[in-house]
Amino acid sequence: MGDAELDRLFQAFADATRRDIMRRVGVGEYSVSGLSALYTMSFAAVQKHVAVLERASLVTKEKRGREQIVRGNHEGLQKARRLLDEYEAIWRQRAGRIADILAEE
Amino acid sequence: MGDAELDRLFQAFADATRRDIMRRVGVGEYSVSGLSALYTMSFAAVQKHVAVLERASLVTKEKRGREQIVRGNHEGLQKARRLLDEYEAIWRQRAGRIADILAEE
DNA sequence: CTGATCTACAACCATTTGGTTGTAGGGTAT
DNA sequence: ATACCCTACAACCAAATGGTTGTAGATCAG
Repeated sequence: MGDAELDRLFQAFADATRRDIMRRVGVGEYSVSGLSALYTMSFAAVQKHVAVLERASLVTKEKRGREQIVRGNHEGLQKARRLLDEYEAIWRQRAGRIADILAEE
Repeated sequence: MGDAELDRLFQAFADATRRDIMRRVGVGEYSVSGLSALYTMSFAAVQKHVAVLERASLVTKEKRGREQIVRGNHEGLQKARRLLDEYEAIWRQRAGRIADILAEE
């Protein structure tokens, strides 16, 4: 996975409104204006947040009549999780090495 | 975990240089200038990246002589991972409900 | 057809971000 | 003592971010 892709992924998570949107679309079905109704900010602001999530491949939009339905995208989530798992693995390896060193004494 | 805390956490991951630093300090021991030597950018720029990681509690600094040793902080990582796990759980719940609905037919 | 609703997008604004250079202070070594 | 590293921090700059308002195109209801 490219750097730019990961930048977009984590950048997308770095905002409370967007994290909330991710929770919502994980549970139910929301149009952009349906989401917009949940927050005090303008419709356009919510639209931009959805666009950020979309560019990060965390969400897809599907046109239904005049509405645009926002759906969570599992793959995006998994990519982010996999990266953090990788860091965890590095950490555990190191912890293992330290344990080995201590054991040698 | 507060919104601001999560903002800082994911924001910290949203930069390739900082992700690289996280990998490095997971494996070995680096001073700020030791890290700085790895990148083409200025020392001050690397210093700022480390500061961002520090504010996100992903890294700690420890003074040793005139150097400042940068160490990865396991807790920060785990917090980020836990949040993504939460989203995963929401997603799986929903996938389960969909499966249930399909099974009912 | 008309009016209301949903969306897209542009233009604008303030703040933050990622980078630079420069200055200054604390630690080390000769 | 003095010269050399390592770090901290300020000031500055360009670009991105998160928000706004306004305009315009589809689509639906009456």
